Amino acid sequence: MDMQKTYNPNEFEKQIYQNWEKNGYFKAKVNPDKVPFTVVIPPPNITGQLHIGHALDETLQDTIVRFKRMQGYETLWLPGTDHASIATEVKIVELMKKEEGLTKEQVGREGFMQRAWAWKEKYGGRIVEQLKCLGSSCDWSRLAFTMDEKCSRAVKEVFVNLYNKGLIYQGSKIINWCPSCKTALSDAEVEYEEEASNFWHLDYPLKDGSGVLTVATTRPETMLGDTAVAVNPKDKRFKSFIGKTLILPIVGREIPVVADDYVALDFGTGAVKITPAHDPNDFEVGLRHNLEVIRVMNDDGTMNENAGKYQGLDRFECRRRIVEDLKELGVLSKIEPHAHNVGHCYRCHSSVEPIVSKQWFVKMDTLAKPAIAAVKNKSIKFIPERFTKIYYNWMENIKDWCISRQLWWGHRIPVYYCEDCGEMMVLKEAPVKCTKCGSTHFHQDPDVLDTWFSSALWPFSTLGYPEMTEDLKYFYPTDVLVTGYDIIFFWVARMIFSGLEHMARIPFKDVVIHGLVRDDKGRKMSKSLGNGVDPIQVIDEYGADTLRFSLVSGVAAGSDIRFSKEKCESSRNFINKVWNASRFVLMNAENVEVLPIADINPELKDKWILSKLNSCIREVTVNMNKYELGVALTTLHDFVWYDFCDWYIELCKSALYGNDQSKKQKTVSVLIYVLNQTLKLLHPFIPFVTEEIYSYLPNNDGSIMVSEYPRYNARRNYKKDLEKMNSVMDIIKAVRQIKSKTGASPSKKVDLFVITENKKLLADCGDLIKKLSGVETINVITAKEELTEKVVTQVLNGFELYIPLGELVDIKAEIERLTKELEKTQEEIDRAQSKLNNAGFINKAPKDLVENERKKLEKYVELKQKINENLKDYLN
RNA sequence: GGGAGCAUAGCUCAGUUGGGAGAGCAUCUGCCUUACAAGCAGGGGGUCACAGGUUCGAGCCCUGUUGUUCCCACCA
Repeated sequence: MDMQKTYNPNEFEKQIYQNWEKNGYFKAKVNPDKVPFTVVIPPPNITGQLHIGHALDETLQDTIVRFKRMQGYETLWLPGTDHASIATEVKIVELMKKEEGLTKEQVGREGFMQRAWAWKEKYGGRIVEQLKCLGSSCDWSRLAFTMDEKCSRAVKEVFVNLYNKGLIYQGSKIINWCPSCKTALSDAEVEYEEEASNFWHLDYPLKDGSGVLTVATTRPETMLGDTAVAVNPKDKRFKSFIGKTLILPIVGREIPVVADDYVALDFGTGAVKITPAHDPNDFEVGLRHNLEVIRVMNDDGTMNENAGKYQGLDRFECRRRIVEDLKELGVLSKIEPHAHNVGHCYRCHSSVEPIVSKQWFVKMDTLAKPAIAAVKNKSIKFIPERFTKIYYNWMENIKDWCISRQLWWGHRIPVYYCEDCGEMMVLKEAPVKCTKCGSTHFHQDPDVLDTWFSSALWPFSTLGYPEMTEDLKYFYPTDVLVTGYDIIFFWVARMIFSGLEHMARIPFKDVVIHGLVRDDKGRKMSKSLGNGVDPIQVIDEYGADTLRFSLVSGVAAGSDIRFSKEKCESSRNFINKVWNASRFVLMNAENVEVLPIADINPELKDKWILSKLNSCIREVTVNMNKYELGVALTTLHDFVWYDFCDWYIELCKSALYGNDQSKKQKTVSVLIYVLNQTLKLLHPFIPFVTEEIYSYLPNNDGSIMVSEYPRYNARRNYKKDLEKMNSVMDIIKAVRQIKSKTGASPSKKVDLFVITENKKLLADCGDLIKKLSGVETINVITAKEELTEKVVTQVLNGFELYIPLGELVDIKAEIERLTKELEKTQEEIDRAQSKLNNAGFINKAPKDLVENERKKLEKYVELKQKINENLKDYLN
């Protein structure tokens, strides 16, 4: 027994992790004799370091994975990282600017890629190390990266297949453009925020000079690209304008007034300026009316040559100038404050511009249908279930997915153009010669793919797709995906349709959704607030187990959680409790030969803890299977602290300190057994400390992480003994209470007189009662009259307790106390009585419930009578 | 505009087929009882947001109201 006196996680966590790894416990292999259980990690971005959100995500996965592994599944937790195209590129560009004073363009594509890979080596490696600090039991021999050869091959395969099926196409459409990142974005990558702005009312004059048509806009600078004004055909106000020609102010272009249902009658001025190149709705109107599409903005957000004298100005500067100029021209008839939603780039946060651009798209309607069906028919289940609605809502309204990005860091689009004849070839490998003209000169499409295009393939690309490897056959589909609700659209939805399309099978069965980790005030953690919690720092201070415990305990599935120092401390305290309880058990087990539990004839206290342990096992297992990890952990916490430590260990002390060696041996054996089982139940949650303690247990079977998970044992429910033990505990609590209420010191030894018919229990458990409640002697009497001293009384079910306390007995206080107790008892009687008087209850409630209520009533009536007698004695 | 979540002790939150309201922290009282003061024992503190309904019985199910958070849509 060489357990340290104090719990100090830093002393063993690293070493333990190394041992696990060294022994290959994390590795999974194809094993036909076992049922596989597979989880793929949501690959962290290589943009930086592990944050507390990852810590939550990984903890949940590791807990589930360790549970399944102990249950005997061939468990694979496949790790990896994500290249995070746009996010990483933004960071690398920043770094280059800061450290070298260079831009992307200056270093060129090749130079940039070199720097990017160097970045990946540095930060990808770091994040893996951090995952290990948490205790993650990933199979590191399979570590994947979204841009490694395996995954890249899958990306090309999928792109080409989708193209050949007509599900990928190139087209000029309105897309979201980030002028700062200078790339297209998908709809999902745009975040809308309400901003205070204005409605600028502009008077567009009719060419024939007969009047003006007033339009209202929030983006006056786009008027330079207007090619029409639209009104609703039903709008009586503007009937006469339809078909007429307007002169676009400043520009002088003649533009038509068109009629279109898109225009709302009761909003703005009823007339809408149409800029097909810079607004998705206008683009649609433009298509219907065959309008010219005039782009007035460059890719960097400055105005282009079509903007005339505004060319070269930044879009916001241009807006200011145009408003001034329009005012001067007398065209600006009104400025109305107006709040509206503006889209922002989810990575750099600058406002996006909707612009017409030639991009690659994935056609979504055919892919979405089976993906919806898979959830509808419950092949895939969201936990909690409410997230299915969010999923449906998105899937059912999905638009084509813009997948091309004008970036360098990512999967290059596998499309090649012949430099001689311009032929386009979509191929997995670079062509040797042009299929049309035979030329050998090509260039590849310069764009890369949306980072989520490769993530979407993650559950099968990491297992070997497109080859039907043994791994893929055995481990796919995966069992559970654990991730935050913030990436259901980005990732979960896309994995589902990708898995169904390319593997013809769902990628996972269960999707466990968790929330965000917030700070102690409930705020989102962010750099600008500086309220982020660094999980590594928490690990340094408290240990990984404490961090894990804090993230899981008391948390309901799918809800956000607050993280605080207080929570860490109470988690640490619990683990410390486990540590000390274990130390106590092991100290007492020294030089004792521990017997197998099957060879032990348990006595009352043992049967009690074994029953408690048994129901704990059941409840924990049930909740683990439902992914209710928070509930499972609370169950364990309560069992360990209240049942095992507060009661059982205390109940064992007289046997441990006594002289009866066989009794001691029996007690130690049960203690060791219960500790052993408890550590196993705890292990998935707090792996390090349980492994450390387990190594000190006598007769352990090696590492706890590969030991057998406890099983519910129906034969180990000692129902009658539970009741008996409860009586003993009630007596102990009653004596403690009496001491506390009378102000007697807890250490004051008292004599206890009892009237009871259950003398045997009292005799059997007298020692326990004495030890735990500080009683000197226990004396069975038959009538209260036998007592001559002043006493304090307490009536329990089947036991009347009397304690002579001499001058500490305050008659007045006693009367008060008993009166109160009498009132309470009366309330219980009334309650039971009214229930039993209710015919509906008698007839409709379950029989055992009614019976229970009858018993209660009887019990309370008896109690009341006895309390009354005692009260009368005091009153006399 | 559509949808979802939340509203339970002073604070943070659990509450799993509807059957006498719980934990942690905080607070009060008493204890350094030889595993643990990161602890032990005892206590106080809740019309479970509000209003209806279903039911013998509602924190839990239904309807509505209020407050709050979030997601989606984007009428310029």
